[in-house]
Amino acid sequence: MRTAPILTEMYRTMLDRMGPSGWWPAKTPFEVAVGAVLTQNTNWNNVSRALTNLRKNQALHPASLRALPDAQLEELIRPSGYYRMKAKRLKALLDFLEAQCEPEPDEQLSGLQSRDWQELRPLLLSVRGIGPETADSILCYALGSPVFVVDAYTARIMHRHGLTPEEISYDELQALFMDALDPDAALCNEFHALLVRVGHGWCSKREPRCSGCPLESLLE
DNA sequence: GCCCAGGTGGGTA
DNA sequence: TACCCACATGGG
Repeated sequence: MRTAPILTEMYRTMLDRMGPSGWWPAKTPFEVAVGAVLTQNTNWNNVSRALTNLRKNQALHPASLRALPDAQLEELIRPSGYYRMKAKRLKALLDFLEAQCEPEPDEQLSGLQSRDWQELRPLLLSVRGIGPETADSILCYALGSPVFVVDAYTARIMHRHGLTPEEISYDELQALFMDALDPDAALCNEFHALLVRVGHGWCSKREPRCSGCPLESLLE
């Protein structure tokens, strides 16, 4: 199946109907990385509460986040769910950043910005609690790498359009997009952002009909 | 009360 | 490899 023209059409349709997304919703690359961990299997509304708590406590910087006692970090991110686990994952992320950035990481993640994403990706994946979606979100949205992020919405939208089986691996789905699209960071960024907005608005599990979806006309 | 949400890792066969 | 499960809060 030649999916490249279909994906291009999906992208044009979403962009025309919805306009650019201006993603990721964060002030700094470090905040993107923190949000990427917090949003694992979690509604963004809950993540937003946790990020607000961290911001109020000046903790959205690598050094200040590191300085938080575990119990306090857990309490601040509690609204995002899985808070004990995510506190550990955030500390593991800090361990990684501190090891990779000399002399120390800043909120711009300056120490990573010049690195090749193909070199960084396996390093990120080796961090406990950072899987493919979290790693790719950091690469794409914090570091501006031409990496397409796959998520539950991507899989659901593609399946409902009959383009992929319901059960498909992360790597297979990602390859489908990255083989079809130009290796363009802005395109990867916007395409995934649009899919999440469509997923959030129309293509949910609760609404199996997708009525009113900008992509409705592309079905069949 | 039940289902769902922008995953990930550990255990078992 | 292929399942199954724990992790947890807030909204519909």
